[in-house]
Amino acid sequence: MIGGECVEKIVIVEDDVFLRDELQNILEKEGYSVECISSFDTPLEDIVSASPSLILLDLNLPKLSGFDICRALKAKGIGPILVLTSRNQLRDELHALGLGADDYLTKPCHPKRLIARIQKLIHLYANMHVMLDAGDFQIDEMANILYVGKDSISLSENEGIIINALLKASPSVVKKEELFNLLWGSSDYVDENILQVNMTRLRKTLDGVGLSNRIKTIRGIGYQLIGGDIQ
Amino acid sequence: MIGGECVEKIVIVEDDVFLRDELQNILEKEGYSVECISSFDTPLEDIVSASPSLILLDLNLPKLSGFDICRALKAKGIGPILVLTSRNQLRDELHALGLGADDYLTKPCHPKRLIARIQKLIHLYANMHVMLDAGDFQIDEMANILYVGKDSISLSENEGIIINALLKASPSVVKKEELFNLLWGSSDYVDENILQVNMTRLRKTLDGVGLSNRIKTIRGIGYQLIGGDIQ
DNA sequence: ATTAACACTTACAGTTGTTGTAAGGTTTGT
DNA sequence: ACAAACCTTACAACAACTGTAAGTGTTAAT
Repeated sequence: MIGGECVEKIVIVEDDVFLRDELQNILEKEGYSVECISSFDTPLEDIVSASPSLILLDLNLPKLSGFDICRALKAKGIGPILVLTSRNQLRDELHALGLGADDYLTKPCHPKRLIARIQKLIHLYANMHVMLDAGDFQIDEMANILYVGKDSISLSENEGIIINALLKASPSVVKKEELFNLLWGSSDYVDENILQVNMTRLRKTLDGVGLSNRIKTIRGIGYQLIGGDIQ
Repeated sequence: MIGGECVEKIVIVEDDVFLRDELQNILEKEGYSVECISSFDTPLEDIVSASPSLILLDLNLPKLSGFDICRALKAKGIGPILVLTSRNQLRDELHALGLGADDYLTKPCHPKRLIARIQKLIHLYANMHVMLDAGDFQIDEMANILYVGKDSISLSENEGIIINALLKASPSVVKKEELFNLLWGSSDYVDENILQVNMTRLRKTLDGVGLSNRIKTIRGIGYQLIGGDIQ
């Protein structure tokens, strides 16, 4: 093991069983926790729910294009993505990098090079702001800063929690109870209209930067972030 | 020009005049502002004062090792560093990446690949927390968070300004007037002991996370961050 | 149309964190 | 010993955030 103790989880998206096992072997020897995902099943959901520190992605998937996975993951702010492929054409590399891949290695690749690149990417991402993208605005989840155009405003804790939940679920509806749990899950009692108050406050804040009517009320169910159309 | 308007500045550290001109040509066509620095002169100071969006570094510098530059820049939190070199040995790549290089390309390198990698790195760094390193503690300058060991505490605005100024100047002394300017430069009048009060508060905060006696008073001059010995 | 459930808005007050002021104590160098 | 420089502490003002409360508006089913 080269790099001290690791508890980082790496997801391998690769259908070739032989290659997959070899990669898994290399990475586990290095101390990483490894999860293998096939392009059959439901790769996107599986990757998201694994919440890995890095995604090792093959481009030559029989079922689904690696490019599509790349694009989809990046839209959700998930990464880093290291593409490891036998396609050594420059145009593939440019395409993958353009879609959001963070590094591009061609097979055969020396294990040490692979490990070095993986470490690099994981370290880079550890120091990154996670930027959630809603199309016409972005949110720095960690710092609770909302960017819209050239402006940026800082959100309060509650505002951040709500908009993050809405954005991550978008375009799905977020149930009232979910928001209650996120915000006051540990409190024994809060006034029942507290969520409405906080929704009003968030809406007013969004209004202030030109983002009007972006939170829709689903009567009896919850709230939904609309517009921006990143999907 | 591939990637829209750019005003990013790239510093090329390369002594071979022919290669340098070629690179400069490619980058400027792409819309980047380019500054060339030779390893003769004072490369480190020149790079720092240029404050580039990216450093394009050759390893084969006759005067000074590219590795040394790499290490020195990273200690100061300056980056990203893209190494472009004719040394195509794996051990050189591993060494460079280990010292802090963010990408490693070997010549000859297709201009489009170079540009793609440059764009990638600049974009990554734009979303990064700038982490200032004092050896035994780190500071996220943007979010005003101080990391020491596994703990992290958030600093107040004033605390952040002071510790950042001290850290960036370290191990030099920061003059009282400089701090006054940073903190209350726009105010017409503040009490004369206000700086002392804020130094006390910062010291107490640092004490709270085990960082005692790290700010030395230079009587009549200013303050100095000591210990940590990163240099 | 009526009604009850649901949602929205506004004002108020408690809490917390930050900051400048003031007053008094301590250290330092000569 | 003495004065300048520095440190510490307490206090109050201020701003931001948040929950409560009360009243208003909206929706959908009867």
